[in-house]
Amino acid sequence: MPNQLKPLPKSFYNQPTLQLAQSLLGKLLLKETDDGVTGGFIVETESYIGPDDRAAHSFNNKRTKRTEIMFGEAGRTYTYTMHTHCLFNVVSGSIGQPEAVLIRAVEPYTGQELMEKRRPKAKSKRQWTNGPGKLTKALGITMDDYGHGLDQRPLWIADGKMVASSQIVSGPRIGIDNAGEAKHYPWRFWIAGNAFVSR
DNA sequence: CATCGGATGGACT
DNA sequence: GTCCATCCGATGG
Repeated sequence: MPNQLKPLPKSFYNQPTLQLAQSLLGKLLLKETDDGVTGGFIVETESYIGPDDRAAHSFNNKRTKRTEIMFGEAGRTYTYTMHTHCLFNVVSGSIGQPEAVLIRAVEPYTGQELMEKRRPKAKSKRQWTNGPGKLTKALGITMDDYGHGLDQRPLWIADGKMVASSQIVSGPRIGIDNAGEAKHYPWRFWIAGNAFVSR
């Protein structure tokens, strides 16, 4: 178990997006608010690789107020609203390359009482954080975090537990049926057998 | 302005 | 399995 919650350096994010999506598995995602610190181990991610990926918001280098942050440096926060939920992504790729990694699920680690309180409708602990909209609610991540650098509080990523490459599984991404060819790309990664993976 | 469509989650049949 | 809450960005007039 991690004995410190020190943010990973910016340099951690300078790796190809498909690789970063796997490196993020097992890392700790943390958020501090007035109510306290909550955090969980990342157990499921998805890559979105800008120009050629029809499923990405930045497909065709589409540059808008919403996607703007993805054109900037890696290691910042891309949040956006999906229906009634806020979804959290880590910006990746070099400057000018609009890429990101969506965090789809985490395993609760610290601040669990607070997480439970923030997820009153969940019927079990597993449901606190086993989906991209659920984990932001449990951790208190909101649209106010858009653009925040992940190498500092109040929203940061720290070293977590070791994940062997043999434990990492991949497959098609979720919820992008309308993305043509891209819907088959095996750009979703998760820790095999982990109970908090969304599906 | 009007309309439409989601990288979702929860309630319900 | 179905339905829909409720919001933002994108698009067209």
